[in-house]
Amino acid sequence: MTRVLEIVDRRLGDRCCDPTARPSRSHAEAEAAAIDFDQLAHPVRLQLLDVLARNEGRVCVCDLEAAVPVKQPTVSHHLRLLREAGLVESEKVGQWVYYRIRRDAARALRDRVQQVLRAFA
Amino acid sequence: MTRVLEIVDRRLGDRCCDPTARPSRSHAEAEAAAIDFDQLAHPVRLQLLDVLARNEGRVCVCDLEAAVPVKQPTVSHHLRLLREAGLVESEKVGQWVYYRIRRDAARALRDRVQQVLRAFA
DNA sequence: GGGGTATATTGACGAACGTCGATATACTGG
DNA sequence: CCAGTATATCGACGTTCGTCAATATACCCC
Repeated sequence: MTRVLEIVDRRLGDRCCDPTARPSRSHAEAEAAAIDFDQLAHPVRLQLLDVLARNEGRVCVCDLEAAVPVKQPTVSHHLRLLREAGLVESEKVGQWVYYRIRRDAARALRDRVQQVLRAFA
Repeated sequence: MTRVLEIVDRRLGDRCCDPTARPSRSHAEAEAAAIDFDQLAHPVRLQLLDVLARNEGRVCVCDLEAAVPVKQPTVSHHLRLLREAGLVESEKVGQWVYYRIRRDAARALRDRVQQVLRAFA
């Protein structure tokens, strides 16, 4: 009895609307997508990727440094993040280190991002 | 004389490669793009946008709260960020506030993001 | 091997971010 | 006007991020 009254109370209650509005993706999936966006959410990383994408083959770190307005340790830091994200790879040649973009990973990232965005717009 | 020697020294010097590798976009443009990615770089914001996109019309805050695993002030915080970014708009109706996604802004954001990504992959 | 160069790493620092309890504000029904 | 509810704001706190000077590491050439 009490139970029925409670249910009725809820139905007639002061809900603004019923929560049919559920997210289509789990929070875990949203977290994964957020990581994708996070990797691109810094101007220096975007510029580094831009230079690397535009230079088929390899670019040495000194040229990457010249392309962005931060000091050498900071460039190294962002290159590390990009490397750990799998978006670039590096190769040591003598005294220098050359970076190149990983097209496959970049394409996969682009596809995942586009899929998220398709749901919004 | 000294000057010529210096130039020659640089030419023959120990550069790994000439910096033909310049970014195609300015740092200011990269900063603007990074802001776009930043707005999407959080799981709660992605989930909120997801729910809003999937509900043509309006969704009240209480339902948005139910859709994400954070407390009410945090939901309010992220809704404010989305509102300030122009991605959603709100309307107060009596006791409740309804949010809706701004399709035009979402589409514009998507297009800008896609343009950046096209350069990479 | 010693001096020079390229890149990475470390450590420190301030700034920005994310979260939440507490509170304020605005509305509603009685 | 009062008690209750919905949402926003405030204030504090811990965490992560971005940057750089200093240093380490690895390489090169003489």
